[in-house]
Amino acid sequence: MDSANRPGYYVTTPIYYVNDVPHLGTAYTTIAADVFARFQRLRGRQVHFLTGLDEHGQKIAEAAEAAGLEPKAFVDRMAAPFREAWAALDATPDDFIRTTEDRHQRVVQGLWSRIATTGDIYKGMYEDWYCTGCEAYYTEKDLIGGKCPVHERPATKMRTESYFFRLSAYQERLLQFYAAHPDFVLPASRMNEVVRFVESGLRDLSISRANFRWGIPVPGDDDHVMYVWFDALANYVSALGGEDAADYRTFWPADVHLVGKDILRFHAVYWPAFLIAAGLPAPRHVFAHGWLTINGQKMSKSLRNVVEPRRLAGCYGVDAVRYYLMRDVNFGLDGDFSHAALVGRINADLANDLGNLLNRTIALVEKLAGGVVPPAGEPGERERALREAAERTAKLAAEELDAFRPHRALEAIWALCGEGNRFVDAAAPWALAKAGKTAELHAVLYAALEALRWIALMTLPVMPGKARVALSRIGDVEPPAWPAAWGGLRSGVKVVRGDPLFPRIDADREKELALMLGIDAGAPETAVGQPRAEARGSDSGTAAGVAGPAEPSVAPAQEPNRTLLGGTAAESLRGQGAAATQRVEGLVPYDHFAKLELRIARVLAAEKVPKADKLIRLSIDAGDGEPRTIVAGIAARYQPEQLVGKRIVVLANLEPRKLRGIESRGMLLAATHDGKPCVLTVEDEIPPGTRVS
RNA sequence: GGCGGUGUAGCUCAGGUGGUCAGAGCAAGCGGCUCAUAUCCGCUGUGUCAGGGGUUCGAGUCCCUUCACCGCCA
Repeated sequence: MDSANRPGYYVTTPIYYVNDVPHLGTAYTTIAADVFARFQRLRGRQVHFLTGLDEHGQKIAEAAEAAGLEPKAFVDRMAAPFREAWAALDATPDDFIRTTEDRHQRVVQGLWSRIATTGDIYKGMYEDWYCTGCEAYYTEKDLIGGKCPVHERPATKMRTESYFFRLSAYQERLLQFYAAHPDFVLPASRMNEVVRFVESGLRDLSISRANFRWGIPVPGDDDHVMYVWFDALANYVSALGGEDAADYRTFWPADVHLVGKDILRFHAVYWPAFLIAAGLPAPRHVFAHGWLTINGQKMSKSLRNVVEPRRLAGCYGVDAVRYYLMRDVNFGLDGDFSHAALVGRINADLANDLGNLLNRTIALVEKLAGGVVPPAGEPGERERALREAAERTAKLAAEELDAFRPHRALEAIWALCGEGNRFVDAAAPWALAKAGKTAELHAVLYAALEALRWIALMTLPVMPGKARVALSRIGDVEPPAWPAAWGGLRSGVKVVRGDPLFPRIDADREKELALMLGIDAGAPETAVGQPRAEARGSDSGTAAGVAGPAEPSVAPAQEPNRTLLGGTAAESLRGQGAAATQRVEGLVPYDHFAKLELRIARVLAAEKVPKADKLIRLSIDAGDGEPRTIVAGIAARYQPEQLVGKRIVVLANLEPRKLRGIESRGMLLAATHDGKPCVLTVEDEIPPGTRVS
């Protein structure tokens, strides 16, 4: 899109809401940003890739209180899983900004003050219906019977003092800006939506709150803290150190803010308006990518189909997951995630096309050329054609990546894999060897290896791990760069065959993985009388339990006679348990065991339950997409602080139960010794949510 | 209700300004090769290009209209 006519390249993800855990959606954005960052680095640009966390707001203050922690301690704790997740996905941010950091607050206050001097921030009265669950105001007609449409709890009429940003005064300037930068919002269809929204008129924006304290104080008015969007959006500038910092001069304006389509308006309307008001340049692009559905269903906590990214990477490999997300989804449109599609991509693209090309080529070099990169020799017609294909591909793939179309870039690169395979077939090096045509044989093998080198370099942004392995296998020892000159591979270097780069996933392995991931992909034909509906029932039962603390589940309120676990699942579990004991005393069939959802969980917070000797209340990350609360009778052996950070094993689909008035959603595993329970822990950094079997 | 988008082979999708545009990949079938991860290569599609109408010598490709789904706004 933009010509690379400056050394700096600045790409951002949104700052994610800290009162959440990393899920496939945020992982997707982060991986995409990482791909662009790595690509630009490969081309020699100085890259600044920023991600971070949004840590202010009433909801977070409340969650902290519920966990018995100071807000800052709470967000510190909640921040860790994000860093871990991005590291596990091989994302390489250059900076990780948190809105509670001093460096952020200082710059944001400066930005506020600067805008205030223009007169476009003023104090006024804000009156509307407020829902604490949403941290948002609703107009009269938004409400359903006086209740918040999302949480269905009563909203309260609030009339409060608030600072406003005079957004209404920026309509014309924004429209001019859009007209001058028609590719500001990408994809183009989103630009139209934004323009139309602005054309329809803008209301002034409330940018402060006086009803809670957990935020950045408004300069000169300690009664107010800044409201979320002013605080959050400014991170893109604050992370650079503000307008006077060297990083700001190198990297601002940002090349692209990657955002989910749900927050496009804030980035495409409010943010440039703030920047115009402050006299700062607006970012070059805001790219709105689509949503990922899961097996065609909306991703949602309550559906319990949240995919834990680290677990996924653990099962299939980080590089495969990154490749799949970047290749299978048209970046900018909605996409669907499914294990079947992922396995399809792994087998067809990674194992068959690329992995096998690498494997067969190296095997040929070992057999026919003494296991070292042969001399390039005199390239023939075929070698020249392959070289041209590689050069064409590198040019095209770079264009596509510049234009935020990773799926197209990968498509082009895989077309080159096809060329490589056809080249080997047509050149038939084994026949050349038999005929004693050594020079020709060497030219062929060299060209095949060199093509592989180009492919590996081009896939480096998407599959950093495997691409690096591929490069070392073919004996490439140069520092990696986007390929430009054919013939970079040095002759005489040893090649290494190694295990297949991407093993095929056969039907058995697919079932195994499905089991590990707790999904019902690949119908298990051996499941005797195990209707899959039951598995689902227990899934959704878990969901009701999980959704509880933050979002009061709808089901229990509407159907008080049902247990939280969900009637059918709970009943069937009990029923089958009884049947089993009748059948074979003391023994259970495997599938009963399989129903127990044992998972690794990480303790986020722990506190003693008041007026109970043995009980400790734990807030854990069990891979649900949000923390869950469990209560355990383990105080005889542990102080709460000892438990924080530990990786434990929990029975995740146990019927919820109230202990001392606290609902425990699950149970941890412990062995009682000397009358004191000892909690089962896991030493390795197994991601929370991983199934134990 | 207003605006916009999408609807093309079993599946996922390409198809500026109308005339090799009826395609690719996957899946399936057949054949070949044997260096390779049951891999690779080649061949195989009678698809109403959502339905209807229109403009044109000629329309997935432009216009109108109906239907389905989706997005933004109200």
